[in-house]
Amino acid sequence: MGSGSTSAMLKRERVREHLLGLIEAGRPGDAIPSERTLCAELGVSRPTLRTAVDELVATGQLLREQGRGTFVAPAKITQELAAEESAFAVPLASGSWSSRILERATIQAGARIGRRLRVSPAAELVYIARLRLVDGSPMAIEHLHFPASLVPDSLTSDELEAGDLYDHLREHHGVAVHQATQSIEPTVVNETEAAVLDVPVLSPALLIERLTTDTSGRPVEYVHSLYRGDRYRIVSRLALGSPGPGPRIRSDGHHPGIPPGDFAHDGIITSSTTGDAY
Amino acid sequence: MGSGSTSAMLKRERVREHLLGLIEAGRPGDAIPSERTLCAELGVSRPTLRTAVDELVATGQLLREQGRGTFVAPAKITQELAAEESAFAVPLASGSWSSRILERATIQAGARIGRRLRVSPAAELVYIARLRLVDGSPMAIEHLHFPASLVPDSLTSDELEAGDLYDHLREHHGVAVHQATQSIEPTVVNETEAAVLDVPVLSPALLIERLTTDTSGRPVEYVHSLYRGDRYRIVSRLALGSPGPGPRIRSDGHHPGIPPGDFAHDGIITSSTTGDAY
DNA sequence: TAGTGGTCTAGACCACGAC
DNA sequence: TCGTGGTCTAGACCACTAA
Repeated sequence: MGSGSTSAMLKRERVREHLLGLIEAGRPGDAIPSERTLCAELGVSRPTLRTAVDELVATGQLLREQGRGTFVAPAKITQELAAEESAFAVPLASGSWSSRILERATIQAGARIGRRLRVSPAAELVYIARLRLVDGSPMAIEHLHFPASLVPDSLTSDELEAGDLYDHLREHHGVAVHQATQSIEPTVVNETEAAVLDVPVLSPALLIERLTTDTSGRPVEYVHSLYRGDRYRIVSRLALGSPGPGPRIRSDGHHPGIPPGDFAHDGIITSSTTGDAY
Repeated sequence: MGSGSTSAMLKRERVREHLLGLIEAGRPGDAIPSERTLCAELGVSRPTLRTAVDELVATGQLLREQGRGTFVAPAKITQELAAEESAFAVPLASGSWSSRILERATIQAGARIGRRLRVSPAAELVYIARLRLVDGSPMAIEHLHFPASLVPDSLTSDELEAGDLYDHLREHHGVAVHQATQSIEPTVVNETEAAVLDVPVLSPALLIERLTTDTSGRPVEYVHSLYRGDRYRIVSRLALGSPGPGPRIRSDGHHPGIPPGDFAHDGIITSSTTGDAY
């Protein structure tokens, strides 16, 4: 019965695909059909339809308003920032990392990624998706994007692992990486990501994006990663009070970042630990 | 019908309370009763019971195994750290912050918080819960904890807002705050938090914990905050490549933190900015 | 085989918003 | 009043695990 295209295709996955189509098609603020209408169209019950909508609401792609309807969520706007002018040293490990290539392809940049890498949407990119593991179990999914011109076929999986991509760029293309801009935000995993990371759907995760540029400011790498929230944590130590040496920036009276305003937190990050749940 | 204690008490909230009790009582790895058994005990249908379990699974407090049962989740173990040895400067704002006191009380430290503040579980603490708003809409919930001895009654709401708590500590108690240890991890909001922050249940959020100590290393403040994931993002700029001035730490061959190992990312954060969603 | 979680249904009633 | 989302039910069938 039904229509199951591939093998195991849950109904709510089909529903999710359909909803994503509606989201793509619509503009922010547009209403999508009512739940009951969608149920009829897709041939599923309301609870099933609703679990699919739940996921998209949790990931911020849809917005529900009781008595009014369900709408395509407006683009993220009000995000605030937390880190500024810091000397953020490198992370330390406490496990053995490895990785597994999930996919490797030459793709077109497309609008979103093309904009970030500042290339034409039609530009060719080398795309690599890989699973990062710590002590053998999944820690993160990384999606790497490079302009194809910089990374021909010489970029083997071995090289990726060895970590000499930057050396390669410098020696063969005269490109010296210079800096990177990185953002970190919380999110929840979808069905696909959950399966790869081996966690339940809607589990918390950290979405980390990084854009690396060379000395001339040209983007050379765009990385989008998803870290398991139950295995990853950012810990930092902040120097407070005594305006000693080091950057003691304070723009105005408030510090929205850490715990805004109050307290004289001319903060400084660092990392942490913690125990059980709250 | 039913038993609704206070006013609006959803069934799944009652179920959640019951499950939390089981979790508290049990030890990690212990099985809890089967879903069907719990349904009978609590007088709810299985879908209702399951949505409550879903929430606790998403927050990492329960663990389901098909065909076997549902278990109390083991304590978080394998967390890795990301930032270390940094001079992370203070955040900048881009909105006007305000706050609203949700609760203020003198409480006993209890096991978990007592351990963090290094006081007896019976020690008295001043506890303050407040809602932080940006441009009038909710951004975060903060739970502040101070040893009562350091913060008598002189700590008014005004003082909290003005941000001169640290001055107060120095002038009246000879306590000079020195540093803080902070951790950031992704999580999802529960029903209660969702209501206060005005976001859907299971929405992503950042859980930030901070322990502040004075110059003698004694803890003076423990703060537990929950930031809305759709309004908060941590952005930073990393200096790469050229081993110029500044800390250029590199423990061994791998950098598990930022994008582990590979690439020669002797990272170094710095400022901020940000883009849109992915 | 029996018990567990995983998925789904068809319908009910409530609360809220717009008309 | 009507349509929307919000909650809940009672029961079905499947997939997996263990005995």
